[in-house]
Amino acid sequence: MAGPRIFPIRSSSTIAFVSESTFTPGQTLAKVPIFSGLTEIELSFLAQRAVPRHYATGESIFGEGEPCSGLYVVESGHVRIFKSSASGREQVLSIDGPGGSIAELPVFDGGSYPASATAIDDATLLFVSKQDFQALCLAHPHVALKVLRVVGARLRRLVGIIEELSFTTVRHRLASFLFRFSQKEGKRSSTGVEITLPISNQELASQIGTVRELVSRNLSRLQAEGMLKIDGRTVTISNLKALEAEIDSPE
Amino acid sequence: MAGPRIFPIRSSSTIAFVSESTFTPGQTLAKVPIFSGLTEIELSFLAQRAVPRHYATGESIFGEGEPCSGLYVVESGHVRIFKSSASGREQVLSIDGPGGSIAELPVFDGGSYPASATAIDDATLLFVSKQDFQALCLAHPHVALKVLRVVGARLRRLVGIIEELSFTTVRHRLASFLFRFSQKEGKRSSTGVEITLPISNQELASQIGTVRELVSRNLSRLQAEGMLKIDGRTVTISNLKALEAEIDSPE
DNA sequence: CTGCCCCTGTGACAAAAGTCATCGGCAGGG
DNA sequence: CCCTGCCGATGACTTTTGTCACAGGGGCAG
Repeated sequence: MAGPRIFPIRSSSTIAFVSESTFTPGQTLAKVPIFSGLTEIELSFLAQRAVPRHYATGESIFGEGEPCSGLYVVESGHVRIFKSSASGREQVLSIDGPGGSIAELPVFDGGSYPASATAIDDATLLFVSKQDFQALCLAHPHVALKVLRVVGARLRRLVGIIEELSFTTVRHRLASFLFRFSQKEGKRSSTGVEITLPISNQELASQIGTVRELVSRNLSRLQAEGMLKIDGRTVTISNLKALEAEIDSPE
Repeated sequence: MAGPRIFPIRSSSTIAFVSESTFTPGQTLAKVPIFSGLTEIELSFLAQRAVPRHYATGESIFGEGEPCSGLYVVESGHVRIFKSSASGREQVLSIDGPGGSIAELPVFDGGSYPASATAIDDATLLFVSKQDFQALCLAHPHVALKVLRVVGARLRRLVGIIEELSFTTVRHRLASFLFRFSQKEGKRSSTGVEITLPISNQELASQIGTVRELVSRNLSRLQAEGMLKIDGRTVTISNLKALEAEIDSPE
């Protein structure tokens, strides 16, 4: 169902002929949190070793369990990291956009990728091999500390997911999702805060750990209770207070 | 219920007078994964700055949300890391024994502790301040890589918890727990593999993300189906095959 | 236009999870 | 010895979750 088309990416580790390497990767790398603070020399060292790879919408970047050969930095587009169950359900662990880095961890513990990754939209990633990256960390301990920082954030998010899955209901998680999204993307309208979901109910379900039908039903229910108004993928939150109350109710 | 008695531990950061510092901490530190590979000089540098702290059974080490002042290495005893819900439920994230380290992450991202920790039994931990540890990582990049390795393992475990919570039932998680435990601690007896659970149903529930009653019921059910024989906290797995089948059934 | 997908909503169930209350056992402290 | 507290089992429900099936809408390719 998820159509795991895996393109055999042709790209050896030498990139002597990549003409734009003096330009693009360096620019991008400087803006990536884990590489901020590096000198120009260090950046160009990295840039020369970073291999740009392009992925089409929906294309698989790596699959859970595959041996890990390096990490990726998102240059453009978005990446979806998720687990799949035997029965076809998926649980999204993280969505990363430009400047994000993925698979930092298996680089260090030598294991395989713990989850799968696909491109959500057309995306360009920079691939850095395990060896190059470890060398960089040893040569520039600051980089290692930066990595630890972003990994820390990742870990916090995972703990948050566990907390939600373990303690709360679908309804709660849905309310929580809508609220967070409205904080980031909401626009005030005459009748409340308006958001336009960029995803299907199916995808929303994967992100909050349930199935399509329950998202649909719970959305309807919230609407029936007067908190929301749904029109296609546009949701107008008419009673933000009630939604918030829903979220931190001690249920 | 969880009785969060927090002792104000009296210990400043200077430990000039700690007499045993030339002996114990150094011995312990050498055996801790994240410090393996350090020279004796580096170890003693650390040992001089590591403050031993003792905790009684059930005593709180730190609570979720408290500002993080440093990390801990477990010298003896066991530590339970968990999240609590508003309604009093708890979800265990990790149990760490001698050689384990906890709270490595908030040290780097500057945030607060993402979960709470208590001593399961009488435990002695070595406390290393944020500053000392960061300095150590900068001076010895290998340490940072080691930390990344153990953090990687932690992340894998969290992803595993998410997977189980999101995709499986209590029954499944219980079977899974029993199986894993029997692999580590099981003894062959005439009627099957025998294990003695070191924890109450309540605690077991916290570890697999559910409530006491469901653990009890599901254990009974597994027994009724002939996979197990329960006698107090001693469980004899009479049909290991069936238990395994239970685990990787595509339900 | 037509057929094919994908998305959405919903009814009807079935199963799992969780809550509340009760009961009996066992251990430790006064 | 009795009281209290923790532990485990279990009955009786309620809620939540998940599954299956089906119907309607909209877009897009042939």
